[in-house]
Amino acid sequence: MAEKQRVGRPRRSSRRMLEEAAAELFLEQTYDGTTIDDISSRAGVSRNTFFNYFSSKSDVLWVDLDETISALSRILASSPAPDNALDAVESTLLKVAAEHPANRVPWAFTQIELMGTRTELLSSGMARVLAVTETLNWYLTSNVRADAGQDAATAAAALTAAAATAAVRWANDGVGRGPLDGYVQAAISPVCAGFRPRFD
Amino acid sequence: MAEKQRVGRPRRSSRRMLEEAAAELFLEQTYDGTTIDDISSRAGVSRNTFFNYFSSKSDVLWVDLDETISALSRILASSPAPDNALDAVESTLLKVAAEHPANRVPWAFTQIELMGTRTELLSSGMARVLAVTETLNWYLTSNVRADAGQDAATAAAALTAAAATAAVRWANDGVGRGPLDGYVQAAISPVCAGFRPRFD
DNA sequence: ACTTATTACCGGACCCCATACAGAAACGCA
DNA sequence: TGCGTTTCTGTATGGGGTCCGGTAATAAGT
Repeated sequence: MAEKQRVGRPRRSSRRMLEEAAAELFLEQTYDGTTIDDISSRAGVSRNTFFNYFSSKSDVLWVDLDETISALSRILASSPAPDNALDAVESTLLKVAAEHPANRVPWAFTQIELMGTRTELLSSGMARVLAVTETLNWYLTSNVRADAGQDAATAAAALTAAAATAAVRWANDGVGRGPLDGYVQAAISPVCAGFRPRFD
Repeated sequence: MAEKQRVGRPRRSSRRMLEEAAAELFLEQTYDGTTIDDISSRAGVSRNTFFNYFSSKSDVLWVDLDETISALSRILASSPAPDNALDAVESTLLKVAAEHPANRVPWAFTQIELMGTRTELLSSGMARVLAVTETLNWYLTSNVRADAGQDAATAAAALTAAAATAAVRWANDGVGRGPLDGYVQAAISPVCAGFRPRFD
């Protein structure tokens, strides 16, 4: 993971440098008002180097969330067959939410009001929603009776939507907010209740 | 609605013309392989005229769904205060789904496999998901006890996700599929069951 | 009939994201 | 010293989306 690279030209830049340069500029001139040229030149690298670390401009908006999402995937992928798949998903979501750093709010949420065209923001968010949905769907379908596949896909989508709503509310509640997992708990529990009869 | 325009230069083109030109080209060279120049020149109009009818290239992918979505908004906006807001939403979703033309599958679904980069497709889909969610959320929050606002937003998101999953499955089931409202019914009923206790 | 308001259409320019490619720079290693 | 590997840069290209000035075609007012 944090493996020191052993051959080739050493990196002069880093993902963090670009992220921080971008963060400063987003605060100064909003996301839309900031070009990739701005970010890379403030970070002291070429424009192309930006694309060595991020595959798109909007990826910068989601760095924090992406780490939590990949944690979710890792945990689910390496967990043994559970008694009840739905309960396992619920507790895993809560665990991951609880471990999300309290002060790391994705830029996507904090900048949502300032953005001229919101379409790019929404669009990049869709990729994250889809990623979580596919993860949950994969886990549910592979740990549930074969005839419940339909319900698994639906439950995965509904759970993701509920959790995403919770995350948005959590972000909007500002510095006085409680921990994220409380929000997620309240949001997904009725969904779990609704689908539980389907997975028995 | 179908109001004949009364002033100004009459239209020489139409949304339908562009939509059909685009549909042909999508079949011939896929969505990614088709530029807006291609579409507009086949339709015999200028590139700018395309943007008079569609605000983005990806809008063409969703014409059918967008009509159904706006029908949903219209019905909910003009419906009187119901006994139970959640039941009203459920039956309205089913009604709108039942009225969706059986053979009109959005291009977004039929072309999903052929697309090189799926990000644009996902992104434009997010806008539709958000539109439905906001419509449902608005209706629920304005027809429910004031202290249930949190649950209303969550329920709106979960219902939208479930309905969207149903629509995707319906589209993928091909020509032998049954009516859309059957799919939607199966998908949203557990979600409604889960949230019903919250709205009593 | 002449003017005006209004709408549709066109051409061209511009900005920016994203990708591709070739080559240079900076290291380890033989 | 030369070679392989990796990072970084410059340049070019394509395409989406916006903007603006100008023109064409109609209805309405005088």
